[in-house]
Amino acid sequence: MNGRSRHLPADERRAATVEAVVGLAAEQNPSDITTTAIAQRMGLTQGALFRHFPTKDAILQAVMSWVTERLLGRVDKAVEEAASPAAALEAVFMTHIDFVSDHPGVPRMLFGELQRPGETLPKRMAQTLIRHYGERLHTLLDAGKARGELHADLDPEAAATLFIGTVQGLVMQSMLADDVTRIRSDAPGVFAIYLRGVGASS
Amino acid sequence: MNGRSRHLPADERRAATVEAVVGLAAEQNPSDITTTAIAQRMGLTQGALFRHFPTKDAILQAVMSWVTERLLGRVDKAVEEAASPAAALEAVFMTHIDFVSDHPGVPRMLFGELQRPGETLPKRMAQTLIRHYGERLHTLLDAGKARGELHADLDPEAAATLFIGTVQGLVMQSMLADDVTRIRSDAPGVFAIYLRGVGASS
DNA sequence: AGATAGATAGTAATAGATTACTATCTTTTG
DNA sequence: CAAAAGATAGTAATCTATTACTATCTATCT
Repeated sequence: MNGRSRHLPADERRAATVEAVVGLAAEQNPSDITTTAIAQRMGLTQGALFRHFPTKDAILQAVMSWVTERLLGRVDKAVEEAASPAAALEAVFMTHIDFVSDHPGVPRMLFGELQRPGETLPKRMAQTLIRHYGERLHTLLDAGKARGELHADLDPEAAATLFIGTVQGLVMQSMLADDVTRIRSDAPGVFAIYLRGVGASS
Repeated sequence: MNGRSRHLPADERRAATVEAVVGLAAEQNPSDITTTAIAQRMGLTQGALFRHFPTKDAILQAVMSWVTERLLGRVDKAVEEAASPAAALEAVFMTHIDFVSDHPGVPRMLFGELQRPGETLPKRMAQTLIRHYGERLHTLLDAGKARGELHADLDPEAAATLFIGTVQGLVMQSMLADDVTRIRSDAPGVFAIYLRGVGASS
C-alpha cells in the first residue's frame, strides 16, 4: 500500500496501548473505556489488542505499572534535588501537579481502581503505588519535623492524607469546571494553605 | 402467602431504590451498578424497577436529589447553630464527615458522575450540588476573614477547594485501607492541619 | 545477495455473556 | 372490580475474548 510499515514490534504497541488508555481516561469515565475504543484510538481493530495482552485487566495492569514508574520516578528525583525536607515537599507537590496536568486521566483511574470490589491485580497495584507515595511523604514529614521546619506536634499520617487530598481536591475542581488547566493555576494557592497548616511558612 | 404485604406504594419503592443504590455504591464502583443488582437488593425482579422509573438515569437522578437534600440540609443546619464562622466551618466539616461515614458510596458516586462525558442530568445535578456547597463555604470563609478569625490574606476559593479535598483525601484513605471507619477516626487530625492552614487555631 | 521458512502482527467475523429496557401476563390492594 | 405493582420472558445493543485466516517482518542458508 503506502510506504510505511504497518506492523509494529510488540513492545512499541504495548507502550502505545498504555498511552491510548491514559488519553482516553482524560476524556471519559475510566471504567467505561472499552477495548474497541482503545483499539480505535490506536488505529487498530479491537481483536488485535489481544495479540499483545491476554486480557483487558492486563492492559490496565500495564497502565498502572507505567504510572508507578513515571510518577514515583519523578517524585524521587524531586526529593533528591531538594535542599531541605520542606523544599522537597513543595517540589514533590509541584511534580505531582505537573504529572496530573499532563495526564488528567491518571488520578481518575487510580480512584476508580480503588473502588473496585474484590482483589484484582490492577487494584492492588494502585494500592501499593499510593502506599509507596505515602511512605515517601511520611519520611519527608518526619525529617521536616526533626529539622524544625514543620510543627513539632504535627501528625505525619494526617499530613500525608491531607497532601494527597490537596491534589484530589484540585482534580475535582478541574472536573467541575471542565477545565484541566485549573489544576495548575489553582495549585499554588491551595498548597500555600497546606504549607501553613503543616507549619512551613512565615 | 405469608402475612406481609408484597406490593408497596410507589413513593416508598422510590425511596427504597435510592437507599439500595447508595448502599451498593459503598461496596462497588458506582458506574458498575446494574439495574439487576439494585432490584436484587430490594428483593424485586429487574423489570419491576421500570414500573417506578422510566430509565436508569432517572434512578441516579433521584439519588442525586436525595443527596442534595440530605447533605445541604444538614450542612445548613450546622451553619445556623454555630456561634461563629470558624465554629461553623468545623461543624460543617464534622457534619460532612458524618454523612460520608454513614454513606460512603456518596462521594464516590459524585466523583463518578463528574467524570461522565457529555451532559447528562445526573452529572449536572452533581455539579450544582458541589457548587452550592462551595458557595456556602465561600460565604463562611469570607465571614471568618471579616471577623478576624481567619488569616486576612486567605484566598477563599483555594480554601474551599482544600476543604473539599480534605474530605476527598479521607475518603481515598478509607478506600486504601478498605476500612470506612477510618474516615471518622482520621478526620480530626486532618482537619486540625486544615484549620491551622486557614488561620483558625492557637 | 536472494529465496524462503518461521515467527510476529494484523484483520474480519463471531461466540457468549451482560446490559438497559419492554411486552405480556399475574397478583395484590383499596 | 379496577388500578397499581410485580413476575416472567423476552429484545436489541454492546462488551470481552476467540477463531481462522492474511500480511509483514526477520533470520537463515545456499
